[in-house]
Order: sequence, then C-alpha cells, then structure tokens
Amino acid sequence: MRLVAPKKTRWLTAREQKAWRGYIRMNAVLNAHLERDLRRETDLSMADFGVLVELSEHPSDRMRVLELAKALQWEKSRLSHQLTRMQTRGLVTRIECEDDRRGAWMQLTKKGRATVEAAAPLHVSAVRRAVFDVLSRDEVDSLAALSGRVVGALEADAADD
Amino acid sequence: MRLVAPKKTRWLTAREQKAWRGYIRMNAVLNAHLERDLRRETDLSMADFGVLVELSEHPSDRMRVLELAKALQWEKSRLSHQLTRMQTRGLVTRIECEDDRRGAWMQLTKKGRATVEAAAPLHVSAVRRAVFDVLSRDEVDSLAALSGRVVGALEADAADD
DNA sequence: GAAGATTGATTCCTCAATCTTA
DNA sequence: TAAGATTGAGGAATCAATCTTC
Repeated sequence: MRLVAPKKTRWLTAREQKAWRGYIRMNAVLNAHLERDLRRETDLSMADFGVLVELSEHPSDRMRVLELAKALQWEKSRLSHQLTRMQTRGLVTRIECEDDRRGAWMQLTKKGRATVEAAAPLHVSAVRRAVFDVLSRDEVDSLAALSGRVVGALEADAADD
Repeated sequence: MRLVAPKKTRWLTAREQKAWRGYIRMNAVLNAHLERDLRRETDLSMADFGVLVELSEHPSDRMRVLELAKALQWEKSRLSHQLTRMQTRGLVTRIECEDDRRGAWMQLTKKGRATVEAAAPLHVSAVRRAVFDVLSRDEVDSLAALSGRVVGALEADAADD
C-alpha cells in the first residue's frame, strides 16, 4: 500500500513556458543556421569544427581521446567514429601513447590546423551576427550566468553516483 | 585588384566568449541529460516527444505535415521519415486530405495520446529540476527575452531572400 | 575486473531525386 | 511549374559488445 500520495506534477508557469519554448526554438534555429553556414563556407560540420578547435587549443595540438570526449561532452564511441572519419580526411592523426599503451593521442595535422584557422574567422562572424550583434550587454552576461548555473547543477547531480 | 582591405575579424570579447562557451556547453549537457532521462522513463526520444506534444496541442490532435515541420523547425524529409517510424509503432496515423489531395493530415492515435500524457509529467519534472529550480526569476525572463531576439533576427534575415 | 578505446549493428538525419496533384 | 509530401542512398549518432592493457 502506498504511504504517500503520488506527487502532483508541478507544470511550468506561463513565464517558464515562454522561456523554455524560446530556448528550444533558439536552439533549433541557431543550430540549423550555423551548421548550414559553416558547411557552405568551409566543408566542415559543427562536429568537425568542435573537434578541431578543441585540439588546436591544447599544447602541441594534441589531446587524449577521453579528455577530448569529456571536453566535448560526447560519448566515446561517437568520438571514435568521428575521429576515424577525420583521419581519413587527413585532419587528425592517431599517435600511440608511451606511458599508457591502452590509450592514444589525437594530433592535429598541418592540414587540420590550416583548416581550423581558415574556418574560425568565418564561424566567429556568423556567431557574432546571429547572436552578439543582437543581444545587449546584460543579456550576454545573463546568458553566461544562467548557462553556468544549469551546467553546474547538472554536473553536481551527476557526481552523486 | 581589391578596392577594400579584407575585413579584419572581430573576435569575441572575453565576456562574449564566456557566454558562448557556456551556451554551447549547456546545450550539450542539457540535451544529453533530458534525452537519457526521457528514454529511460518512457521509451521515447526527444524527437518522438516533440512530435507528440505538437500534435496533442492542436484541434482534434491532428496537423498537416508541412505545418508540423514548420512548428518543429525540421526538414520535411526528416519529419517524413520520423512519421513513418512512429506510424509503425502505432503512435500516429496518416489521413488523406479531402480538399488538397497532395497533402496529408497526421493524426495522433489513442496510444499516441496516452503515451504523451504519460510522458509529459515526467519530462516536465526533469526540465524543472534541471533548469527552473536552478534559475532565478530574472534569469528565466532573460532567457525568454534573449531567445526571442535571436530567433527574431534570424527569421527576419531569412525573410530577405 | 576496470580503464581506454574501437567496432558493428541499428537508428536517425540529410541531400537529392521523385511522385502526385494544384 | 510549383506545392505537398515520400523515398533511397549515404553520413552521422547510439547502444551493446569487444579488444587490449592496467
């Protein structure tokens, strides 16, 4: 026998719904826009670009696979498939890891670095036009703050396992 | 011969970078979390759920395919494939359109309605816990406002074609 | 057995081509 | 010819299973 009543659903208030639907829609529209733009200008997907940027910001243009997966918040198998494809395109190479022979380093190639350096300004411009030219200073700060809070809470939860 | 110097890239300022990276990460983390949660609890993907919700909010639980595509901001072929799968699972049915024989209505089945009604409270709770329990009133309003602005600008641009 | 990573099957998304009716 | 919609092929993402080294 149940000792407590089933918890009644707390639906979203009108203002919460407005925020949530807005966020969902911004996501869909913005992603689609940036993806198309990047593909048109550079022959890279956002996924490709994300990997390249991450690598390019690390010492010697290289990272351990798992480290990269964590940075991108990707499943490791997704990353593995992605890296295989990028390898055949000559954007990255796999390097054996000396001290831990299970693991591997992913290294940006010359072509990979040239590609990301060519793509970055174009992508930044697209982001600027779509987002930062449109938002006020306060809105920008608020976006940073609220993103940090949501991510922080979720990661704190995930730590309780 | 070029008459103007190549436009120098206006990189993101520190605060803009913070906001942008935060947003990207929130996206990744939040999507992954909500997707997993919904799948675990209901055997529905976010894509499935989105379609069901949209239909359930329209008169007679039905919509024209293109109308649905626009509401979800999806490519029509993606939607078509998705609907085919959902049809085989018995969540929706296709109904011929009387006045325009090219088109079709998508109709929520009984099972579809039951499914979305069971899933909705669970999903809302997940969203509330991850987002709205964490944000202040001002942040919620700001999220709504900034989303609206970004979407508005992008759609205004798209109209210039 | 667990950690680091890959593979294969399946599902899902995108692009271009197609089909039918307006 | 265009609008509403589907199809098929190929590329990308997920899940479970696997392989190797710790």
